Amino acid sequence: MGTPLPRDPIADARLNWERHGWADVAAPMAAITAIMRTQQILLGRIEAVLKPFGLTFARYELLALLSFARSGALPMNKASALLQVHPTSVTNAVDRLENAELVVRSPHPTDGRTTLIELTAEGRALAKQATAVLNSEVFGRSGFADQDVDQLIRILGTFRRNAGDFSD
Amino acid sequence: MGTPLPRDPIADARLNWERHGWADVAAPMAAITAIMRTQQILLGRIEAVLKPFGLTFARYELLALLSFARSGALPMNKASALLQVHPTSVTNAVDRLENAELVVRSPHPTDGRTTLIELTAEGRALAKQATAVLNSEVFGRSGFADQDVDQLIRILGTFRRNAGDFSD
DNA sequence: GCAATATACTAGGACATCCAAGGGTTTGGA
DNA sequence: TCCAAACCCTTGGATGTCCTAGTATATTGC
Repeated sequence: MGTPLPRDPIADARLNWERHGWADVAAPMAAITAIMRTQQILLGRIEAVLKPFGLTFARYELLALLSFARSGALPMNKASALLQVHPTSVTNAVDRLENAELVVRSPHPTDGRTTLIELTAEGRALAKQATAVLNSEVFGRSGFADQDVDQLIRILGTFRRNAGDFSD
Repeated sequence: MGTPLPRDPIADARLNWERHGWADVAAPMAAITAIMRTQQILLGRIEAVLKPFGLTFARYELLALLSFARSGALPMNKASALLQVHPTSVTNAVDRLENAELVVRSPHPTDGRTTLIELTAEGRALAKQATAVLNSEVFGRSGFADQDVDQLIRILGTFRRNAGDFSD
């Protein structure tokens, strides 16, 4: 990333929107653009923390999900649904995690179509270590004020529900 | 994506964090995860709208940036800084936009190291059309309440400044 | 003036995401 | 019972992002 810019590029974009007669959507445009950029910053921090573990965020999320499953195993399609990513992305992640011997694929006992992803002891241990560092280095220093964290959870929770993520 | 889940997976993750003794960082974890997911949803909407134009979000952003430049041209490194992406990502986007004849590369008049990206008439027209549809279909129906848009801009603006995006 | 350093862009590679298609397994209705 | 429709996973391809190196051009400092 380099040096900070002298001006906020998103604020500038908003001004441009207003100047071009799109003032009615300038604010949501700025908010959405800010979300995109914030995600990029956060992902960068997370990936930097996970790199020493040989993990990416996608792979970490899968390990973490498995570590919370009672049996330490989940069907691929279940993982895809819970992580909200395309099934092929799960295939990709599992391929790499299996190569690293952090998970194993096993056949579903009753449904021949389904493949279970199972955490190995090594995978469980690594997930635990990575979570500890992520907690202290990223989530524990998010840079968001406590009340802003609550606001984000509320605002984005409503958004996600309206977008059809869950019906809760 | 498919059907809505019966429960909010991020709320579940937060409960898991609390149950495992990480209650102190459970809320920021949930907020950050929600930002990641929200970005994914928004990006999906944007890409769907841009697809008929033969554009991706990355290419659209570059076209839009150029269309706001006085001369309709910018050095590659300037575009990289303003869009906050790696220089190679700009190279990639310009390659494709140039193939589509929406921009052209031209040498910088005084600095031989620098390449200018210049909008073609076609590129300018397409950017205008794409922006109109994006405004009406995405930014105009963001699903965020007006006061929440303001909150997001404030919260994420502070975050980005603290992260070193700008010094404004 | 010239060498050392800094800056700009690109080539190649690793990853992740999605889509479209294909092959195997189950389910359900005729 | 049996075949069509539904479901699950994987392969192959297109994009985007970043990193590391390498080439070319400017700037700096001696």
